[in-house]
Amino acid sequence: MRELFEIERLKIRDLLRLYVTICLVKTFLKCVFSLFLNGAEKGGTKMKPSIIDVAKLANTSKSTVSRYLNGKSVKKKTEEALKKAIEELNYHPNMNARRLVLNRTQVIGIVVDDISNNFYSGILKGIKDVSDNYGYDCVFYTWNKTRKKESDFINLIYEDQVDGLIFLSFAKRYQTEVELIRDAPFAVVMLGDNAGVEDVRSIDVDNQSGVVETVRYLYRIGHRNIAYIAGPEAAGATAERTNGFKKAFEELGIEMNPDLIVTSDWSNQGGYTAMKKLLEVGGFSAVAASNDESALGAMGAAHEEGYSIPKDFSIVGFDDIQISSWIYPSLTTVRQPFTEMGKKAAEELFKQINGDGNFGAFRTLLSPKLMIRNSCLKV
Amino acid sequence: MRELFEIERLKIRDLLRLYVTICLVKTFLKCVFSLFLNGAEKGGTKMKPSIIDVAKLANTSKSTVSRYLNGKSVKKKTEEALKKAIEELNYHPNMNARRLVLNRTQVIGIVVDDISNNFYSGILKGIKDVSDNYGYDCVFYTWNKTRKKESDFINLIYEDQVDGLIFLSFAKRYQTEVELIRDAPFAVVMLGDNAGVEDVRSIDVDNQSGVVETVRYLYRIGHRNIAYIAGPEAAGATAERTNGFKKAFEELGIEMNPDLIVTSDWSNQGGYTAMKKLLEVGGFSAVAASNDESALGAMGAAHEEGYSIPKDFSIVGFDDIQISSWIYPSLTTVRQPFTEMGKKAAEELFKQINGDGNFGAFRTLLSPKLMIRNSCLKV
DNA sequence: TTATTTTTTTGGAACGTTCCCAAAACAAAA
DNA sequence: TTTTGTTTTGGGAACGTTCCAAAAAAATAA
Repeated sequence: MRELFEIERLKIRDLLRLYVTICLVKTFLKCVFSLFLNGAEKGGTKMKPSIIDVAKLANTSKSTVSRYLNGKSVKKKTEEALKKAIEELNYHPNMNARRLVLNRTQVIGIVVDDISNNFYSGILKGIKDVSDNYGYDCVFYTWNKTRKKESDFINLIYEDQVDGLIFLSFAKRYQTEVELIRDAPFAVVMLGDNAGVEDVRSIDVDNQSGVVETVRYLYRIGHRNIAYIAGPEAAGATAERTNGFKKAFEELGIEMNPDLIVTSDWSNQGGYTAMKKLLEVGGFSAVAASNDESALGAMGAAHEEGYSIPKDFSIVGFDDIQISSWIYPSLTTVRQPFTEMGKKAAEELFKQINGDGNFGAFRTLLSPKLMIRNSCLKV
Repeated sequence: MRELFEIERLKIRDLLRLYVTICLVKTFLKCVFSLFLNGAEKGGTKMKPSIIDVAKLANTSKSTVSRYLNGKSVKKKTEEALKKAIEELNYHPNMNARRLVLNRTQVIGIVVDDISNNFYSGILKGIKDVSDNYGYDCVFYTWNKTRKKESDFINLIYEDQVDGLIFLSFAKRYQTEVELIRDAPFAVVMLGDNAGVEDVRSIDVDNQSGVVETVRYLYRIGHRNIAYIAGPEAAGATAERTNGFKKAFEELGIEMNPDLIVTSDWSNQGGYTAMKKLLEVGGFSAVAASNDESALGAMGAAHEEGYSIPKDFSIVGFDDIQISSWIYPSLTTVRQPFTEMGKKAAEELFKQINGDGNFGAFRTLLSPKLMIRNSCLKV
């Protein structure tokens, strides 16, 4: 045992020599080991095959495989060998490598505030139709712990995860958010509210004309005392819709009773509360709600108070969400042209993606349409 | 001019010499040009900065930048320089390069049949909660022109676009699809229907016990003649729910009238038609619908025929979609534990992602809960 | 001070594609 | 046959990261 401890008396030179020896042995072992490992991995089933594996199996080069995969012409014989090799290896190209070198993802992102919002079905159909045509995938993102505001999603572009973004929101938007998004030097389109920011790249429904039509309709079937359930003050659409309400009254030359305008928050509960308030005030025969959800809430409140819709009150909504036609009585409401809006947004986005990098501002308003159902009665 | 045409008489050797000269000139020009271009691009604003640009500006190496970005320790001084450089260049890491080398995306994909399905809100909340904890992004995919079946999305894994997939569907599923997904050698969880395929990696609500509870409740409040609106035959949940209906009758020892069981398709229109049929048959005081949408349709039909709910008929649904509590009368229904289902699914998925590659089968059923509202009356 | 240990930094290889360009193969014409 | 023109192929650089081993710097002990 004694001799072992002699190491303490070694000179630096000896240590150095030892070190070099150890290094050599280590390198050697690693070499052998990695060779062995490599063989095992290639032989095993875990490794995903790369384009080079395909090339080897088909007895050609990676360039040729790449060309074949991208639809360029290769000789018949090569093509067959490649087909077989790809099949055999169950090869799938690695999108990350592809995107890295192309500097393009062929993906657009759609940012939604609540994925199961009732509006989205139609909008997404519109977007998908267009992006299908351009050969783009579209994926959806929502808020989470790290992405809490709309502008947080801009990073998806900076990080090369998507080529462009469509921001979808029909709840209230914040001005600073909208400005940040507007100024992003990348392909971006907003759908819905503009939070009062002008010249943002956005699409929306013509809120004002929708409400104007509602009031005109109610007037036409005899209503003169019309209550209005407004949306949350922070939402840009609220001002537009309320303006429509006022404008229609002016246009028709009838008096507006300010007590019959109550502010709400677009929720079912909010509509319910608003209607209760209105019933206390009284003196109206029709209610125009600024969205369907609150219209439903209002109907609930009326029912609860023993009134019957449309016998006692006519009610009109805004949006035309799916259930509006399911309930009893079915809700007369202003339909937003969702599919068209989605299409328009996607087309604008692709214009930016494929364009010259000139991200000019615009705000396009599409026309809504009044859907007449059974929640209103002639007086 | 004549001399120009003398070229025709040149020898091969001369041509060769010319060729070499041209090549040389070309190479030279390219060299100069690319140098110029490079400078211009770096100087311009278009180029996204890379980790190397940051390193240069901060007077350090790319490795150090990488280490800093990944939260490893760097010296105070270096850190400050890096912070400044990153800020100044507005640097964002390229995710594709990162994913390429890590062979991991830190993203899970959620495949939904209709993004705005009423169920999804709660489920997605559950999934998001869990994936947030694991530091994963979650993105949503839907059908499109190139991805038409659920199994088409498996490529997202092969192509390294996501680390795992959750398939969400409450419409009918196809057996072959389910089998393909089940056998995928990657992290996959299905939520909802299993199309009768056993031992698939899936989560669902306990459909049978939900309907059993419904019938028990109706029995408890005095109903003996209960009609049933069944779902589409192809859906696995249909059989389970219908079994529940039958089982409850056996258990309670009351007679079941087969004429009071009608098949529908879970749609609003389907529920409407089913109810009309039932009203023709008659002889029941309550209706158990196998989902909320058709329950609403049934209510519409009853209303249309001049009946009042719940005075004339008690109606119960299944799912507890949002609107069920909005309408009048509010719908008594079986609530699916959506958030819990989402959580469970995500947890299983991460177990697979972080696990040992052992993709064992399971089918977990979570318990539903009867939500008693106003669409039923004691008799 | 010098020797040793610990912390921090660095250059280069790797990841799996695409693209460029020279080389090769083939086809057609002389 | 040789020459010319066309199609197809293959080698190597590039894309922007991470990771590793080795080097350098800093901190500590002697």
